[in-house]
Amino acid sequence: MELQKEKFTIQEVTQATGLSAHTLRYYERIGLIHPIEREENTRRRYTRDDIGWIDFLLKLRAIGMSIRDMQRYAELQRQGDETLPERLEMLRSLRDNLEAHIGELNEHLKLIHYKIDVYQKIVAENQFEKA
Amino acid sequence: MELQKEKFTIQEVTQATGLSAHTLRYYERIGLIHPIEREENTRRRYTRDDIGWIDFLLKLRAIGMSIRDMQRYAELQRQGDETLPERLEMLRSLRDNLEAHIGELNEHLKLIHYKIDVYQKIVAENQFEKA
DNA sequence: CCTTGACTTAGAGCACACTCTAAGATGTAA
DNA sequence: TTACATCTTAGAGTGTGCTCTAAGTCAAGG
Repeated sequence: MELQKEKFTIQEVTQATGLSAHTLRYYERIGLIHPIEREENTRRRYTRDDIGWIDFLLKLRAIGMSIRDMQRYAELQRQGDETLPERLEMLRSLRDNLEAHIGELNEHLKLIHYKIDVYQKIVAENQFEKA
Repeated sequence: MELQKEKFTIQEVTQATGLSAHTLRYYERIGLIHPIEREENTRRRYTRDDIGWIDFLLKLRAIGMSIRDMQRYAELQRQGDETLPERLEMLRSLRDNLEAHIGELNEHLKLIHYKIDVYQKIVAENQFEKA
């Protein structure tokens, strides 16, 4: 039953999330992360849930959500279950944008594949002529 | 045989590419676009090829290539065929990064789908209880 | 006890990719 | 010819998302 250590220092959270301590404090300051619980000595102690939330933020960031929209989402989350419909709406529009974006990237990927083929042939021919 | 007008003003290129005139001049200044041919009156006249190149730049930008890397690519392009192997190398690494990136986005998309499902059920249940 | 190092805050600074301004030249329509 | 739009340049300014600094507090190890 190893459930003792359920609180984490800012340093441990940098390890877990890849964010710098500066960035973690910045995210808290601008409301992306709720005010983290402090030890009596004023230092932050993160919970597992906090880390889970930060991981989710990182996913939102990776799919291109702006800080502004993440602030909005975080605010709704803090307001509780009555904001579920609005969050659902945000997630749906996020999904639609993301699907469109992935579609566009796949189109561009095809072009890159095509250009690689063409260049590869030219380079191969030059090799051949030299031989 | 309507092949007369093969040159385009900066305004026409803004229409064709979606870039502003400011941005077109900026791209030329920093070497993303080679120096565009001028009319005797000093004004730029773009060719169809120029527009094709700009479209390609926009695709590189859309898949997340930095200005710095695009400058490098443009420089190689201007140096001619002997830089083909290096450009090929850039395209290959671009392809690998892009495929990895699309993979990651698809993972995140799954999570969004999952969250939408969960939220949808909760919202539906609340509807039901009200009724 | 003292040094070292991690923590705190508010706010300044930075990299990126534009985006706009100022001041002046030139082209086009009435 | 006058008025107005559009072009030119060099360089300043902007928004985003961090990233770092300064000045100070606190706590543990030697």
